[in-house]
Amino acid sequence: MENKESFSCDCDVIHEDVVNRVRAAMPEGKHFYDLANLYKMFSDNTRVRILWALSREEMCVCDLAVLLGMTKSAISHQLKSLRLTNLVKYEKRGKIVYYSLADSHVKDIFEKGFEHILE
Amino acid sequence: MENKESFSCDCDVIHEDVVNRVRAAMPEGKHFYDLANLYKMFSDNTRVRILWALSREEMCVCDLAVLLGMTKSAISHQLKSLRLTNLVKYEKRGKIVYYSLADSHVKDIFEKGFEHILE
DNA sequence: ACAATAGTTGAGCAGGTATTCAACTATTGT
DNA sequence: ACAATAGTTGAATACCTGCTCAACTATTGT
Repeated sequence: MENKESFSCDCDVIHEDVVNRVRAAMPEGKHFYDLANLYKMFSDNTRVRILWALSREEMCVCDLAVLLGMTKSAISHQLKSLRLTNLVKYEKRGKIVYYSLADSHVKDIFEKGFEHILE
Repeated sequence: MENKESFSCDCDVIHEDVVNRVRAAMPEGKHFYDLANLYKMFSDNTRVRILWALSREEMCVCDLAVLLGMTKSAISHQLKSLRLTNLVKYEKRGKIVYYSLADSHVKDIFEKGFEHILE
C-alpha cells in the first residue's frame, strides 16, 4: 500500500499530474476496443488489398480471388470479417455476389495511411 | 489450362475487364505490406491506448503502466514495437525514458478512426 | 560501494488468426 | 432433373502475437 494508487502494476506514479490529466480526458474503454477492431481490418495484407480493390471498383468473390491469386474460400472468409465490421456491403445478383465499400471513411483511412508510409 | 490466366486459384475470371483495370492501378506489394504493418500498431487495445495517451502528453514507461494498469514490461514491449515502426520517439533524461509521438500523422489516423466508429 | 528504481530483454506460454480442405447451399443453363 | 459454377461455412492446422516471469543494465542517492 505504499503506492499512491493501488493498481495491479509494478510502478510508483512518477508524474501523477500527467497521469491524472490524461486519465481525465480518456475516452471510455469501449471506444478503444472498437477502434482497435476497426484497424484490425486494415492490419492484414489480404484484407487491406481487398479493401483497396473495392475502393476502386465493385467486385465479386471470384474477381478478388483471381486478382489476389488466392482461393475463393480464403477471400470469402475475409469478406465475412469485413461484413461483420460493416466495412463492405454486398448485393447478390443471380449466382454472383458483388461486394463494395460500405462508406467513404475507408478511403479516408487509406489516404492517411499512405501519407504516413510514403515519406 | 482452361482458365484465361494461370493463377493458383480455383476461379474463372468473371469480369476480366474489372480485374485488369484494378490490377493496372494497384500499388506494388511492398506498399500494402507497409500499410498493414502501420495499421497493425493501431489494432491492439494496449497499443492504441498508449498512442492515444502519448497524443495528449509526453509520458514515461511508469506513467503509462499506471495509467493502463499494466506492468512496465508489458508496456515496454509494446513501446518497442511502436519505436520500430517509427510511431513514437523517446528521450532519456536521467533514469527516466520519456516517450512521445514521432509525428502528427498518428493524430490524423486517430481522427479518421473515431469518425468512423462514432456514427 | 551499495541499494533502490526505471527500463529493457528473451524465453515460454496461452490465446488468437489466416489459410486449407471438404462439404455444403443457391442459382443458372441444358 | 441434372450438371456446373458462385459462394459460404466449420473444423483443423500452422503460424503469430501479447503478456508474464526472471534476469539483466543504467542511473541516482546515500
